[in-house]
Order: sequence, then C-alpha cells, then structure tokens
Amino acid sequence: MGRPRTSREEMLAGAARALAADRNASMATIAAAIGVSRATLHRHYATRRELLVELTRRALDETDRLCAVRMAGARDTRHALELMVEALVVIGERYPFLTYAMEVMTDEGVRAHYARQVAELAELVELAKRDGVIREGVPTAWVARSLDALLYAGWEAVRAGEVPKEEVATLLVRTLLEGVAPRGG
Amino acid sequence: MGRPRTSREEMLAGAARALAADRNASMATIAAAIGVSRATLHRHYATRRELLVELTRRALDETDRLCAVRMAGARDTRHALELMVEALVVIGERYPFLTYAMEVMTDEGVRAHYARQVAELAELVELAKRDGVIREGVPTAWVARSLDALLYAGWEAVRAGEVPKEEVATLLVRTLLEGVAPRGG
DNA sequence: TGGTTTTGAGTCAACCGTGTCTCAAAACAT
DNA sequence: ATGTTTTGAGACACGGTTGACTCAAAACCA
Repeated sequence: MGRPRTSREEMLAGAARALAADRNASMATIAAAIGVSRATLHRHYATRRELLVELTRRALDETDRLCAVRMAGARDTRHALELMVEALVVIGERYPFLTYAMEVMTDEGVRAHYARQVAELAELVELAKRDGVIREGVPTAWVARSLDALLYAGWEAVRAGEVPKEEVATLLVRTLLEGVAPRGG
Repeated sequence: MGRPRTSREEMLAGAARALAADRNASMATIAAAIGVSRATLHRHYATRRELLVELTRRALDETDRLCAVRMAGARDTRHALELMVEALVVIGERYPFLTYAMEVMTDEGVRAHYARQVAELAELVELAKRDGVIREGVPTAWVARSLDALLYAGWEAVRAGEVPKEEVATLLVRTLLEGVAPRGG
C-alpha cells in the first residue's frame, strides 16, 4: 500500500554518509544528503535521537555480522583477533560518528547490545590469555581499552594516508601484542 | 587602577574545571562555575573561541613546563618516555576537553605551538629508535598515534578506577613498547 | 481513470547559545 | 569622602536547530 521512493535502508545509508562527513550534521543537512525533504526525514524518524538510535542499531548488527563472517575462518586466537580488528576497521569507516555519539547509550536496547559485544571481546581476551597469546598479568579491561584506543589510532592513520587500509589490522594487532620495541614476536 | 576581584588566572582555572565536567559547557555555565556573571566573563574573553584559545595556550605552556621538569631526571630514553607520559596524564586530567577542541587549531599560535610539541615527540621517538628502545621498522607517525591513543585509554582507565593513577604511565609505556603478549621485556 | 498514500515546500512556535549593551550598585584607591 | 573602575543583573537581537503542522502536487496501485 505504501510507496516510498526512498527506502528506509537508503535513508539510513544516506544519513550515515552525512554524519560521517560531519558528525554534527543537522536534520536539514542529513535530509539534503539523503536527497529527501526535511519533513519526510522527520516523518520516518520523529526525532534526531530516534534516527541516531536506529543508525546505532544498524551499526551494531553489522558489527555482529561482519565479525562472525570474518572470524569464522580464524586459524588461531591471534588470527581471530586480527580478523576482528579488520571487521572493526570497516565498521569504523562506515560509522565514525558513533565514537562520539554517547547520547544513544541512554537507549536500553543499544546499551544492552553494546554491553554484549564488550563482554564477547572480554571473552576473546580471556581465551587469548589461556592460549598464551596475551599475558595473564595484564588486566582484561586494559587490553580492551588499548584495543579500542588503537582502533581509533588505526582509523586516523588510514584517513591520514599513513598506513594502507589492508595493513592496518596486522600492524595494530602486532602493536597491541608485541608493542613497538625490538625483539618482539 | 583596575581592581578585579577574580583574577584572569582564577577565571581560566574555573573555566578549565567547568569544561572538564562538560566539554560543551556554555558561557553561562562556565561563568557560573567560575562564580562570575556572564557579562564579566564576556568582558574578559569577548568570544567563546577566545576563551578556548587562551585555555589551550595555557595547557600547551603547562605541558612544556611539566614535561621539561619531569624529563630532566630521566635515566635513559625509556625512562624519559615514561616521565613524559606521566606529565601528559596530569595534563589530560586537567584539560580533558582539549582532546575534542579542534576549533582552536585555526589559531596560528596554537597550531604552531602544537606542531612544535608533535615534532619534539617525533624527535624523542627517533632517538628511542637509535637507542634500540623502539623498532626501526615501525613508522614514527604510527608510534605517535599509538601513544596518543593509549594516553586516552589511560585517562579513561584511571577515571573508571581500573588502573591506579600512579601505575598508568608504567603500564602504558610497557604496553606501547612490549605489548600485551607474554615474553616481552 | 480513480482512489490512496507519500512527498516537498513552506510556515510556525519554541528553545538555546551567543554577543552586545545599559545602568545602577559595589569595590577600590587616594 | 571622592572619583575611578569593575561588577552583576537584565534586556535585546540574531542565528541556528528542532519538531509540529498544513496543503497542494506527485507517485503509485488497481
């Protein structure tokens, strides 16, 4: 019965593009980027927050999917870590603004989903410890924070053209595991 | 001739406090935090940007001083790195909002000062490479980015109470140099 | 074609932050 | 005490963003 000329998916994709270019893009700017009137955008997402939440959901889902697909072919724990980072690099390219969008964390669904992903990462780190890939003495929380931070560094390095996109995951994981001192690994 | 009841220094300190609590604090909020009327704040710093720039100058100066003081007692390159990180942790606690304040980079003075600091860090990294503390193969830019990112992780970890403030510099530098894998240094 | 639904353009009120200004009161110096 | 200077309170215009609403035009389906 309905006949939308611009699908919901297209809207979200356009919004992601607009917000990637400017994380403070107004509803007007986003609508323009999608190629739709502001009224229409508001019809589909009543408030800006609603749009952000929907976009975050999408990003979290994509993260799940991309990680699952990539990590399926992991040879070992370290390789799994590297494949995961590869996936997260892609997500970061697509949704860079989410790094700063903490407002959406008020949404229970988003908060729960994110918490689950964090827990899964912690599990992977614990597994890596058992496998001797990560030192037992290092707090898991610190490993997670370091990984997060290095991910951000990786995105920036790629954006600045300092590191080729294909190599950033390897470099990042090596930095996390062996550091930048000589004689590692 | 003039008789200011609140000195310029006190204003900047108060503004730093207010902005540390909320990096998007409005002029009204900042003025309230200082304990001064908005009019007075505007009298001293005509625009918000002006205030931010002044605050950034102050932070950059403090960084210079603190780094110089601490690094004076360095035993070796690695220790120098650690002392520098210690200084930067302190600065980060005092001016956390500057991480996001890229608007001030339009100011030539700020830009130049910051560029000098970045260059000095690069020099230190190069020195560390010559001293065998950092692998020659790793791009200096990547080391700098990693250090930056880990600094942010360190601030967050301390704020979250995951790592004691006194240990974060050591942990951070060890992570940067040897990573989190077993068998490093 | 006819009936349904979405769309674009535009209007409107409301809110918030900024920056400017005025003026009377308070703090200060001599 | 006198005169200077700063201060606080308040008002003002301006710009930007949000979200609600209306209405005619366009897209669509049958």
